[in-house]
Amino acid sequence: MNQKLPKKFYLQNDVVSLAQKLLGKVLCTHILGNFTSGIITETEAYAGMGDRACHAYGGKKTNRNQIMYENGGLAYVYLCYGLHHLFNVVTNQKGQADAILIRAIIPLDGIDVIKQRRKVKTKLPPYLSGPGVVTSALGINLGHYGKNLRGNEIWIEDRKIEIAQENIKIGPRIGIDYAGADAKLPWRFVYNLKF
DNA sequence: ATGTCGATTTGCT
DNA sequence: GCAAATCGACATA
Repeated sequence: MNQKLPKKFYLQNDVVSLAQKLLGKVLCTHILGNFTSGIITETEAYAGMGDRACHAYGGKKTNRNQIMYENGGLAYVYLCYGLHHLFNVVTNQKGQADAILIRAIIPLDGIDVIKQRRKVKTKLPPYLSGPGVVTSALGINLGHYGKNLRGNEIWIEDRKIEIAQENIKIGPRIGIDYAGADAKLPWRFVYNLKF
């Protein structure tokens, strides 16, 4: 059961198809004694230095994004708009700055903890949408920057959840109008949920 | 050294 | 429907 994704998975070089493969995988965190997890339902691919929407576009390297240049399988957490933590999965080999942004999940384990973190009084929404929401629900923060995704604080499991091709919606990425033509690339993958 | 803007969410008018 | 919140990266001087 509960199989962590192998290192090999993260080292693949096709970040776009990897982003699609992450749909249906389970993102888990074990933080301060609280275990929470959720099925990944929305991802966006950021294709390193060749992608204008990527932080590493043109080979840019800063303290913030340097982790993207490392080997795949690490967590790239960063602060956006000064208040939201966005969680990314670093992929590809060292020297390549590819990453996948996790935008939405369906809560699985630790619902009570998630409710508390999200300050929900009664019922939790069936799924959590929005990159900042995902991190707050799972308790991800800047302390997870650069963490190995096969460690015991944060990792991704393959629970063999089947995703039908026809339930995957593909479209342009969000909030990156500044990226010009690259903003139109169909690199956003949404698992169309219908329960 | 200072100013603008961003891979956004939330709450109020 | 719109504006506030708020920090790091990057451009300008």
